[in-house]
Amino acid sequence: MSTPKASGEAPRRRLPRGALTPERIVTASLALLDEQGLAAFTMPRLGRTLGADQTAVYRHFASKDDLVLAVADRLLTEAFEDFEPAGDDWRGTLVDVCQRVRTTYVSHPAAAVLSGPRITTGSSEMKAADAVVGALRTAGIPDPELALYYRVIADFALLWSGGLAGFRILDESIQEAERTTWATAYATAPDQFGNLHAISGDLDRIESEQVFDTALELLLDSIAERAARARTGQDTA
Amino acid sequence: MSTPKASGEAPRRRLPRGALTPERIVTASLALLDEQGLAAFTMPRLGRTLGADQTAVYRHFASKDDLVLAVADRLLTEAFEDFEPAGDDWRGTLVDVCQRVRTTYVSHPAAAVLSGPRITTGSSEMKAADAVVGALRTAGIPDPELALYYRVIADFALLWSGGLAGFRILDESIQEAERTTWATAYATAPDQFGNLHAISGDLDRIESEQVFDTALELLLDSIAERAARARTGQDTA
DNA sequence: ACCTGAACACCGTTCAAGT
DNA sequence: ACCTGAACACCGTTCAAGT
Repeated sequence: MSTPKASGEAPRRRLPRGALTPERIVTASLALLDEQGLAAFTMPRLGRTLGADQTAVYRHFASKDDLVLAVADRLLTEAFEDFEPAGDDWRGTLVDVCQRVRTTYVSHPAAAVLSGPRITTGSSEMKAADAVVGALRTAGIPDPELALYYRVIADFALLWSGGLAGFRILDESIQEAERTTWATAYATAPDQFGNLHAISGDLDRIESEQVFDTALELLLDSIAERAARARTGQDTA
Repeated sequence: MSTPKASGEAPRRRLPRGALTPERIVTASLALLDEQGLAAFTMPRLGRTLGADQTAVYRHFASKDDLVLAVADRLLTEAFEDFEPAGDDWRGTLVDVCQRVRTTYVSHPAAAVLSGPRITTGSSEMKAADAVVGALRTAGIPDPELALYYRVIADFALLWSGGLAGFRILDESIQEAERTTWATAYATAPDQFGNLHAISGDLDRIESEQVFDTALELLLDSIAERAARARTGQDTA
């Protein structure tokens, strides 16, 4: 037995060989981000979480940026775990894909903000990406517009969800301050902002998630409409 | 005259009183972000750009985060300079507002990524926000849905533009790597990704800005459709 | 009143040394 | 083969000192 330090710190022993794996490091990173937030995701703290030295992670990832990429990949793996396309229900498939990204990002906002634009089409979510294309084909969207609508759905899911995550990591106080900014502006110049003032009561009751859902419905309504027009041979003009 | 140093550095003099103003600091920050990128935006480098000590900025901003908020505000001020609602053309007004945000964000991608979720409805863009509400009213959208569609347009413009900016600050090489990821995946498991493979040629030709424009058109088509239904007294069911 | 510069507590990363 | 710890070049921020 070693003599305990006066500070009461646990006497850390050298880790056994192979104790650190990329998977464990990514899991610890995600937990750190979820529980402590973006600012806590540093190599020293990650090392402490793992019971290892602050530099031990460099044996498994070339850089912190490399680790961030792995965390981003983990996020999408989690999002599309057990995903299956909903067969003929093309609209259900597209909603499912977008909701999975949204739910995962909002559950891990700090990790989602880091992942941000680092994801377009990695490996984990390829199956979902392929299903989106299949769903649009089932809907009756013809080439080459199909590729464009695929990008609309993919970008919507990733960019909008990333934006929602960004809101989430702001302090509650900051969120509140931003919410009241325009009310102050209206108080000083009521004639300039009459339109906004008229709907202020309604605005307060809207959640960001509801806005996401509404935008998705609007996009899918238009896609369905264009598919119907394509089926009857009409032009878009 | 003072003796020049061997290294050839310009002998910096003490700045005259009032040489630093919040406006000049924000301008220098934006220029630094535009020309050198996100990683170059540090207090030491900002100080050097201003010809001042690295800590001089703290006489005008409480923290770097405070400065970031001011940069974000400047971005939206620039976006809505000379903005005027397009009168009866509600659709034109909404397109103009969204395009202004997109153009500004893509022109200042590093600053846009920093601003990211720090903006909802600040002061500079209140006029545009009010115009969006007015345009939706002109279109014939009734309360209380109007507030919801306002949020759809506002979130679309800010979140999607922020996402585009995020793509822009990635190295070209990384962008290229992400573009080819799925092609590699298809090569190893062609039967799983047949749908994607079929449209790969079309996908390569799509620019992110075009996706933004298309998504906006889809959103506005659906909003117009719902406004028409509301005018004829039909339900959404 | 405003700017300077030493100083502090961090951070990511490298590399020789341990086991 | 993998982990450690000293070390380096940074960073944001504070504060006493200058002018």
